[in-house]
Amino acid sequence: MLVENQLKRTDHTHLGQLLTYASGLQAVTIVWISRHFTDEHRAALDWLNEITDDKFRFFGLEIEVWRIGESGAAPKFNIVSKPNDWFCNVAKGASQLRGTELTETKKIQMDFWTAFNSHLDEHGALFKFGKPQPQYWMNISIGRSGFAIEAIASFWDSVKNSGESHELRAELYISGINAKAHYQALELQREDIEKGLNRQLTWHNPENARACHLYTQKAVDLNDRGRWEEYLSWLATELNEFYRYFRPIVLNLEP
DNA sequence: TTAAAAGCGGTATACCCAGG
DNA sequence: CCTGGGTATACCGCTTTTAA
Repeated sequence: MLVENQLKRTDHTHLGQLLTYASGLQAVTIVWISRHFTDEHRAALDWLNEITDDKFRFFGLEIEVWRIGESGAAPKFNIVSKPNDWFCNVAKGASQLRGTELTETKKIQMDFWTAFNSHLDEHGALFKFGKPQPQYWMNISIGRSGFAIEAIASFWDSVKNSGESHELRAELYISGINAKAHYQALELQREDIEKGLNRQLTWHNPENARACHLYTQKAVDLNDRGRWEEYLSWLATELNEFYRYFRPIVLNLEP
């Protein structure tokens, strides 16, 4: 990064110096500070930003000196030129920054899915598992839009309807425009499905939501990391079974 | 060009805690 | 003890990216 200071108005000499510095470099951020930018120099910076990729970034800053009350003089910078994607990237950077300030819950969720990923690597799985997110669920694609296998590690126990205990769930998640119809088609085969999967399922079809779920659930304590291995193993087994069993059913289901 | 997968962001709701 | 306002998060669905 190069900062060029100029106390007077911008002139060709300084512009020339900037270009000389920049030439031959693979990437550089150049900040040109001056009391006043002439229109042609501002336009020159705009043009440089336009014709170069995001490895070259040119900023033009006009400096003003402010004094508020009896306080000392403070500089104020006005941006007269910047790279086109600057605000975009700043916004992205800010959101990434926010992302690093995770709450305790989100940290645990992140850790859990990361651990789950390693577990799958070690033991193998039928399905692909996505990038760990700081959230209580993870989607696993099953091969048809509107359907997914969902892994859930939640601080909310949906059976007890309280936050006192936590839960793991393996779900077949049905969403999309035909969700209700698909759900009903599956519900007709309920006995066969529970027999084929060798599990009792919870059939969840809330009236005011478009999506439906069928799942198995296990009450756990996510804060007890000593038992995570057991949890990961349970969840992996359930998800593998769900994937293996439901994939052909879902793919063959009528539209 | 399309469907599927992955990722993103908004919203409703439960929870917590301060103040009456 | 009750209320209500702020906050964390569960949940939902949309948008973007990827792959066939």
